Amino acid sequence: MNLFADIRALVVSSVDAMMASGALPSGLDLSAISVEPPRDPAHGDMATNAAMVLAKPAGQSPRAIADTLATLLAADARVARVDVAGPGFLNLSLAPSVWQSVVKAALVEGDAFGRSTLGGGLKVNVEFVSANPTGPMHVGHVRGAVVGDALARLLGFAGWDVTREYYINDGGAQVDVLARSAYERYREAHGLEPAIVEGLYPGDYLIPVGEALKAQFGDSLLDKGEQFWLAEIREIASGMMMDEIRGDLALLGVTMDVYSSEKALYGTGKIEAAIQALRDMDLIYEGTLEPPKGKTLDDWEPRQQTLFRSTAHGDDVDRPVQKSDGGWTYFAPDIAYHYDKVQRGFDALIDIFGADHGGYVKRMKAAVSALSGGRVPLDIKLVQLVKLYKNGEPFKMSKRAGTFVTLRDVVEQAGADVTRFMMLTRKNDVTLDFDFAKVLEQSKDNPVFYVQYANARVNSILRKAREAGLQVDDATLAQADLTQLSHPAELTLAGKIAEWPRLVEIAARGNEPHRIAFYLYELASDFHALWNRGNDEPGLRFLQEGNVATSTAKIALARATSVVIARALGILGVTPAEEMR
RNA sequence: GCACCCAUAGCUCAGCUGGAUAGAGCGUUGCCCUCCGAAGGCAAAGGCCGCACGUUCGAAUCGUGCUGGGUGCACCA
Repeated sequence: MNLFADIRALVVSSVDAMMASGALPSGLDLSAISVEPPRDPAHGDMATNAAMVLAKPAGQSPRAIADTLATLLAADARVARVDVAGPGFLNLSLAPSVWQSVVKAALVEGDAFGRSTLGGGLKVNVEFVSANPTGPMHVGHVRGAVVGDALARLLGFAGWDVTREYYINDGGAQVDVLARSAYERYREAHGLEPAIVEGLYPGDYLIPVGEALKAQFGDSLLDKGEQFWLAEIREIASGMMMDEIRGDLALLGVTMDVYSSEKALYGTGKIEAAIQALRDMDLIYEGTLEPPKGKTLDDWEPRQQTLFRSTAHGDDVDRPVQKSDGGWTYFAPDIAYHYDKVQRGFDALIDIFGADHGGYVKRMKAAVSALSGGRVPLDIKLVQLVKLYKNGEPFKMSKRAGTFVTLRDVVEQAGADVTRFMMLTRKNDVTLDFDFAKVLEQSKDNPVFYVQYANARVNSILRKAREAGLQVDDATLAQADLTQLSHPAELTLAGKIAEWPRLVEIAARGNEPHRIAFYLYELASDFHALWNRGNDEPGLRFLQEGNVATSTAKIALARATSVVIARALGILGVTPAEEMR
């Protein structure tokens, strides 16, 4: 159940009734009517702007509409009181039974509580990570991986048909560099001094690649020019790096549905077909770009190139798809790849990029807009930097790579659950500080701990209840006499649980998984507050000695809380803690 | 020079596609707890939402122009 949707439906049907009775002109647009929790709890449980948004089109004063609407709403059993306030807000106070029914719904629906059909089963493709297959994943990739994966889980829960996809950038020059670097390690495996010159990848993660090459080729490639081995080693080395990357992703609990290869686009005619599709729309032409203004380019010279008229779809300048030597630019296979996604029938595309790729957003959107005829929206989320600290000091170290912190380093030190949660405690477009000491701290400052602790406390309640001989399985709890829950602190917690289905939709609508993390903190906070009040007011404790009915009702509330916590953590990809150690 | 992102309490950050007196944590101040419902609790102070216009019943939110910070700007991905 989604309480906010239910109440909104009530408001809308009441307005319909007013239109039918002539109290309002018919045919009004009701889409702008919203029902949301007021900021100030003193304003009741829910507020609607219906009277205000209808005032102008109806040609009546908001207060007049509000007064009539208030009477209609007050007639519903769920509504305890209606107040008209301010410029025409309708503040609704709901009956305790409403909140009690939310607790029951969470217990009955369990994992499905909050699931939404917002996505309508539409196919959405979330492309993320897409790191070059030239080495292990580093900390810069972690956030993108977590954000993409959590977003995919969120959209799945909200009713989309989600595909997670990794685009392997294995077509460019950097894979040649990888092959040459691996070749030096191959020589090293034969006891020769590797010539890891400037520009090659120095990381020792390539040593096993060199050994694998030795095992496969023996000494047959030694002292041969690269024309004899480049293509083959490129293949083998990038394959091994992808295995490594898959392993890194698995450490974080991330799995992809589809891996697409850039290299695989070459020679299949797909790039040509994509460019031809654009050419058919008169969006491809031969031309010369102006030099960028205000930036000194010593070696700038005008070049005749094949250009994509991206300006026709919102870009600032047209973009080259072919180099002056006739080869494709990196942009051309990117276009073909996105064209491929459109042709595979996705209704929406999402790309998760690093913030340093901000310059590609407009051109990529232009390409998708053109190739899909404007039908397929492309949302690009730019993920900002993560700054690592340890006890407030900037942190740099890697056992394996020497120069950068690997994903493995982060997960080994902080754990996958903590890493994932912390990566989602900021909006994607804001830089994030990650302090290895603080994220493992057991205190209220640490949101991961705070949320996990709430869940652990619920489990502790259930354990003690069982020891006391109470039935606390979900089916029993769902049958509890929930009218026992009447204290404001209890209803506040139930109210927060009631927000969950709504929050899922808000987060999904904006592709904003971080909202889940913030919601979790609030939910845990309300739960801890109730727990703490039990210290001073024994009547608020979850276990009431000798009173099975009351205990069962209170335990039902606690259990409903943990149902939502577990579900929300699941969207973040975090395992709920049964107990704290 | 252009584009994109950011700017909210002393600090770190939320803020629901435009709602009411702008919130949380830390820090500060005061009171309480120290009977394991342990890994603290309650409360207070603290704001020109970077600045200026505009849009309207109503703006932290939308538009325009600035200021300051970040990122990126033709045959590299």
